Amino acid sequence: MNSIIEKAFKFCSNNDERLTKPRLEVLKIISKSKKPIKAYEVLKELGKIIKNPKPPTAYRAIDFWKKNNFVHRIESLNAYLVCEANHFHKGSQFLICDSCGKVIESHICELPSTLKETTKKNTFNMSTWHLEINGICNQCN
Amino acid sequence: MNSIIEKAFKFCSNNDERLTKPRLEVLKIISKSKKPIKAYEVLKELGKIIKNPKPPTAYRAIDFWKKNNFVHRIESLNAYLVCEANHFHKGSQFLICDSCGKVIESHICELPSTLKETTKKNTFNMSTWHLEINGICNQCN
DNA sequence: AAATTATATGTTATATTATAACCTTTTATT
DNA sequence: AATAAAAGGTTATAATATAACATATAATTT
Repeated sequence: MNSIIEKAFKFCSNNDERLTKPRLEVLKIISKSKKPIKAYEVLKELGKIIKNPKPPTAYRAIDFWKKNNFVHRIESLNAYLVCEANHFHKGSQFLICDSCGKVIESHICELPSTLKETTKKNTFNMSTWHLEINGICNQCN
Repeated sequence: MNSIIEKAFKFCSNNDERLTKPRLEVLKIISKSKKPIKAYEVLKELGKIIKNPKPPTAYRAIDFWKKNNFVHRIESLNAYLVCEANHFHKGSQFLICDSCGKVIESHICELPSTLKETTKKNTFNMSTWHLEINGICNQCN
């Protein structure tokens, strides 16, 4: 069994969250995808398992996993991918290959001090951060 | 006259680009906005100047300025703001206030070395980067 | 166990964001 | 002036996301 699904079971039982059918199936679908997957693709896949699901079914499940840090959204792609980290992290960094579409998450977790400086200079009280880096991956170049 | 508009005039004359009415008006609209402005808000404002403009008119002008580095898109907000930098830069950093909605661009231009490290580790050939930091600005906290 | 409450899902409809396609106009080049 | 290139006008529709309300399921209280 996929480890992220195991983690999801544990997470839900530890945190009194319900691992319902739509939630489980949506997480499976996103975790199976080699690339970030779009909400309507999730919905289409979900349709193979659940009878005629509607957009809110997919979006609610995605939101649930996003809120609980199992899924990230790549903003520039309107697409979602699983997070392999074993903990909450308030920042994420993604390497997006413009050639093959694959996205790698770098688990750096802490925003570098040089970037923190600019938030300090602006006396800005940071809560989360999200970095998307575009380029060409090693498979493609 | 607003300096970004002056810059736009210069840029177009130096680069053989046409500063057409929709382009000029759209840039004025975005630059007047205190916060990132949405495409359909731009379109609505544009409607006060040009008779019954359609979405492609706004999107084309936005894309033109985006391509030429006069406008950035805040991905998590689907909204656009002017860039005050005097040069191209392949990376941008934004401080997004979740309370008042204002966005400050930090012109750091170079991605910190610690982040570059992770791209090197992945032998990833970076072209652009985009960092969005959420939190509370100094006006709001 | 039944009643109540809270949480999640099902469903319909619609809002929001963005682009394709095709035709006309304007500008630049021959 | 003729031609080509670039931009805009217009219609239609694609893609992404959520509001609102009814129903079902699970958890808690009585």
